[in-house]
Amino acid sequence: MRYALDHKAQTHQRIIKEASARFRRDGIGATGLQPLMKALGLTHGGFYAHFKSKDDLVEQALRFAVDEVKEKTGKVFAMEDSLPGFIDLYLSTGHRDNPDSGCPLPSICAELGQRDQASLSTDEIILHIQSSFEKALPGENLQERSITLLSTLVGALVLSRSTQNNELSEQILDSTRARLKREIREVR
Amino acid sequence: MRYALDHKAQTHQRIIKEASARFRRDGIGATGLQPLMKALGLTHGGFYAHFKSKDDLVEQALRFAVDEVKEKTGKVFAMEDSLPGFIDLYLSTGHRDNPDSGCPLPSICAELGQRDQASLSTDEIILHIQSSFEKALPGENLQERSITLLSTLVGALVLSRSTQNNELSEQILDSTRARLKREIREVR
DNA sequence: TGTACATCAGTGAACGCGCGTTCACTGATGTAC
DNA sequence: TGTACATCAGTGAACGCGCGTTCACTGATGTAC
Repeated sequence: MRYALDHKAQTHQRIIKEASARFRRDGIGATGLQPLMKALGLTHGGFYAHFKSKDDLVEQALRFAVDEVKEKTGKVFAMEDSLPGFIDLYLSTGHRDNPDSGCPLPSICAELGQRDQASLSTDEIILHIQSSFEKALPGENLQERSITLLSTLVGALVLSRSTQNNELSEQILDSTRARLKREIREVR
Repeated sequence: MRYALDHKAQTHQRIIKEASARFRRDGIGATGLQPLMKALGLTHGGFYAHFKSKDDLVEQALRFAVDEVKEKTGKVFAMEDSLPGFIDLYLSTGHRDNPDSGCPLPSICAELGQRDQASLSTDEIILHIQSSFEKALPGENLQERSITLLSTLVGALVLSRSTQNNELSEQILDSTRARLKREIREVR
């Protein structure tokens, strides 16, 4: 064999990884397959040896992003008193400025809704994060509060990314972070 | 004159109005100028007699959407005890299912961030809604709480629109609505 | 009053471009005999 | 051992299409003389 046994599988994974980053950074519609393949040192013709269509790649890249986030959050929630840490991480400037490796919900949700290609992966990540919150939250009304917490995090990140006014952006992150943590402290 | 004196100005407005609906419904990138003009019974060539470029239209259509929302919210906030009503309206299935006439933040923010064309209009609407909240909220820590409230509303709407699972979608709206109103009630 | 000209909102063909997708091909390797 | 063939990941030209944008034109009207 000219290639290692798992060579094709590796290329497949490389495409998925790069795509999942680009979809989150630039959006799905704005991500071209030609530039994507070129960035990996490949030609675009080979794409269809790996995927049925762009939509197929979207599905798999989303799955990848979701699994990545699940793994990351899994580590955070394995710790005691993990919620404030998670909030700090989610509403950090690092997360704001690096959507390509971050949560796909703020970067892709709106576009997925408009594409009527709403993937099962987004449902999965919503339910996953929500259930992590339910376990980590103190107090009552857990479903209400976990869904609201997720909404708040997603909304704050979307808003903080939407403005070029850095002061406003930081203010959104800071205020939301402070408010959420105050709320947890007070309930406990 | 072949046309009424304000004919061109009217056409200009018609284009802006239709565009602002399409941008919110389909996204900016997915909205073509050709179909847009055709929908108004015009040919696409005339577009550049009205706008310098698509980006110019985006700017003006956003301005239009923001003014529209400001006017609507202005009416709601003119009433006593307006906050629960506003929350019900914002997190209604009507708002979820009609992005074309709704708040531009959940529909366009993510894309604007990715386009690095973040318009001043979004800053304006963020600050506008936030200040309405500050006036309408009871209790303390008003800045924190008003920004968090806006984030929550935007996030919940984005998430509720992103899933095709209707049960989950309703649950997001219902839970968030219930939680936010409970919070206001308890603080008062 | 009648003719020539100016105005100007809108027309529609054409531009180059990048998109997603297809497909005949390449060329390095392993296998058969 | 040497030659013919099969495999198959990747190549790159080509497809039709819709995009944003340009531009010479149309044709109904008002104005000048």
